[in-house]
Amino acid sequence: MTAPREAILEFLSTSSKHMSAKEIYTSLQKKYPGIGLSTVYRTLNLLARMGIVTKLLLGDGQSRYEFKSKGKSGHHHHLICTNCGIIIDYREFFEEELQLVRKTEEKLAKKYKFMIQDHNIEYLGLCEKCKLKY
Amino acid sequence: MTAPREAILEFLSTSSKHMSAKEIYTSLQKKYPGIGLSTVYRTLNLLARMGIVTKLLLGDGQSRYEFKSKGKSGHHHHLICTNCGIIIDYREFFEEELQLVRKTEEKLAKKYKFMIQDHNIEYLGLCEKCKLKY
DNA sequence: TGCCTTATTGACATTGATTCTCATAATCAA
DNA sequence: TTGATTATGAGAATCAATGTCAATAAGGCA
Repeated sequence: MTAPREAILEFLSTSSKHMSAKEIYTSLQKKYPGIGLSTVYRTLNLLARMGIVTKLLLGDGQSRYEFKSKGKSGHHHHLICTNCGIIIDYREFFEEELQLVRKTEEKLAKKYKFMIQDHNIEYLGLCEKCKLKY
Repeated sequence: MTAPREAILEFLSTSSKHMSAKEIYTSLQKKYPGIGLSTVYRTLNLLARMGIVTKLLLGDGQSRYEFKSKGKSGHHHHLICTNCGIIIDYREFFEEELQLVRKTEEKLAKKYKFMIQDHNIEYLGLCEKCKLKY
């Protein structure tokens, strides 16, 4: 664990959600000037491979990252507005989801000899504001 | 409906799955020489906005597209290998999924005043071959 | 049918996120 | 420390995707 890595991890674990690499880079310049954009990308990929952060592909042309907090209270998925790109986290239906996911994982792991490590659920649509325009 | 648009739609509806824009462009050159890459991108975005094709973000640096076939038999989601990128379609648990999705949509649409139009579920992990290497 | 307005196309340039390169600097075990 | 290994930062390079624009096609209407 080096200084830049700690800075990035600390920033992600305390900041608001869904930050792009550029946003993280810019935000860190204030507190840790001199940190390079390459390092930000490298570290984010490293943390994602380690399962410490989640890399989100939300369709706005850049990857976004969020700290993966443990346990039921941290577990969530996303509503994504296809018009303006706003992201809403929701935490409902944890138990029902878990039930389906467990069942699915068990069956699919066997059938396809696939080792499932993670899952994503997302809902696409129009947010309150964008609904009015269409 | 113009000729290039029909060519792209026809190609997508009959081809195998998960094609990138470049792959579609290259494949079409044989049958419809002269078609432009911009037109491929424009048409794919158009078809995606119309809900005729699905735009997939699978983490390999490019968007992939698949024809959205109607009904229970066409409905599926994906297992994605985070090492080699292979994509497996699965069609299991349609009813269980539908039940959860309906419940979720109803609650979230109200709570967040969000108009849900579509949903994705994906499982990430290691495929049979890549499992052995790690 | 012919005319006119509007939308689409294809070639090319441009953008912009991400990765690569490489010389320098930091890390860590012995 | 010391030497080998790994990480860093600056800039260049890559490459998917979009923008530009003149030429072409489509479709409505008299």
